[in-house]
Amino acid sequence: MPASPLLPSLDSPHRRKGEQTAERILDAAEALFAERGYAGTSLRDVAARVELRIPSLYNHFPSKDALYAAVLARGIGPVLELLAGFAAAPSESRDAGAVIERVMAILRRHRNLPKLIQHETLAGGPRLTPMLREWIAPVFGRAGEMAETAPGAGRWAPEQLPLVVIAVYNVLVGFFTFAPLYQALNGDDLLTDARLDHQTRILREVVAALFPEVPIER
Amino acid sequence: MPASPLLPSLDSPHRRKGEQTAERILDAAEALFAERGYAGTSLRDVAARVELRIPSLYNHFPSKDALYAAVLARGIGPVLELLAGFAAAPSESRDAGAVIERVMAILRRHRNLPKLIQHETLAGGPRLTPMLREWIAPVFGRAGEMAETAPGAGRWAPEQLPLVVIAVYNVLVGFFTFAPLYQALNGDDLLTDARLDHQTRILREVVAALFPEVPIER
DNA sequence: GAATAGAACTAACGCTCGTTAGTTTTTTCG
DNA sequence: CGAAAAAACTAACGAGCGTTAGTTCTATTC
Repeated sequence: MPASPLLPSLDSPHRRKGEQTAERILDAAEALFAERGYAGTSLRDVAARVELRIPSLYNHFPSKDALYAAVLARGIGPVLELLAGFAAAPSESRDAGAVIERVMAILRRHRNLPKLIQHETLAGGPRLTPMLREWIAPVFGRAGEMAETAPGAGRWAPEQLPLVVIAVYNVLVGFFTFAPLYQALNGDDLLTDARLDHQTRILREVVAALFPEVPIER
Repeated sequence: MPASPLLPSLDSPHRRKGEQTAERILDAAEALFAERGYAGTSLRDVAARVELRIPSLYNHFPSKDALYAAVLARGIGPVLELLAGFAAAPSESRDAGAVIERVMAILRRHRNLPKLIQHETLAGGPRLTPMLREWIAPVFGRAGEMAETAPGAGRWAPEQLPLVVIAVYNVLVGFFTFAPLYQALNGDDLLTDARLDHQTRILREVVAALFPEVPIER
């Protein structure tokens, strides 16, 4: 595996032109897949958005399917790394509240991600499942231990804990995906910085209510 | 407006054949729209599922769009009625916990509904929004009053309350839509009766934690 | 600066899509 | 039963889809 010359950083202008184009394609495709789903997005739309002809896309991705997989991998990678780190950490240094805030921060920065994830979830996660298996497998392997040592272990039975975790996940992701509908209904934009701060604070309180051991810091 | 003869009940076998077919089409379309979304569902799939040729669908619905709208209206109507009733009730007889359990019961019976709603939400709710406006308008009209008299008014500021309601909504709907992915990951089916009872109970506890006034009954 | 590889292009393919026209069969009702 | 209406059918349409072949232009490298 040859090292690239002079180690050009990811956003360096010295990168090969092709890689820049590939990234622009990923950006466009991500926005469209998030907004309209896989079936609702055509390569024509993607090509138009990056101001290319359709066949040029095939110089960077071998198929629509592969493009979608690349979008998903790029988008979801950081979250999986974060969660894997959380799962691998020793019990006493596992701070659920902190992890939730960090996920929230990622979703704030990467606004396409929630819709992308939910579209994939609704499709049954055919591409997400293998990725989750690879990264999250350790979590299920240590599920028993984690259930006992997790925050809130005193309050929730081991059987209940996954359901509570799923609930928190849904609150986190659903807030972003529901926001546009909310805005269409009553005009309020929930995704402003101020509102997002608010939501983060509420999330903390809810998590605190669910896991009594997690201290509330403001 | 002529009354139908002998007032045939909705599931009576004496109904006109055409209406039966229309309902079978709605059933098939609902399942497919829920599973694959609007763009991912073709009229060919729908026709095949009801064992008809495609043009026959047009004897009952004028377009794919109209079929989708009919599916959505039929599916979401009962929930909107329930919520409208809740919103119209006087403050003192408004029991958030009870309404949540009744919504949960509807979703349990009508398994396509959560995915249908989330697909529509992800699409920005172009068809859901008008329906919600019509049924839910009173809620926003009395939003100020409700914020003051709602359960949990003591705990949550008026600004926070909508966010908390959205969170509960997401937990409710997201549980059903996330279940298939969860099953793909570790084999457990969350949608068995026993698990659903469990989830309902947890939901009660969570709501109790969020709205201290709502008593926990088991 | 010439050779080479990469990335853009034009043109067109086979297929599926939603929809329509026109015809035949089935159901409804006096 | 017989007429009329409803609902099924066959056939075909134009448009859009993902994808491929083949060509021209452009960036990379010695």
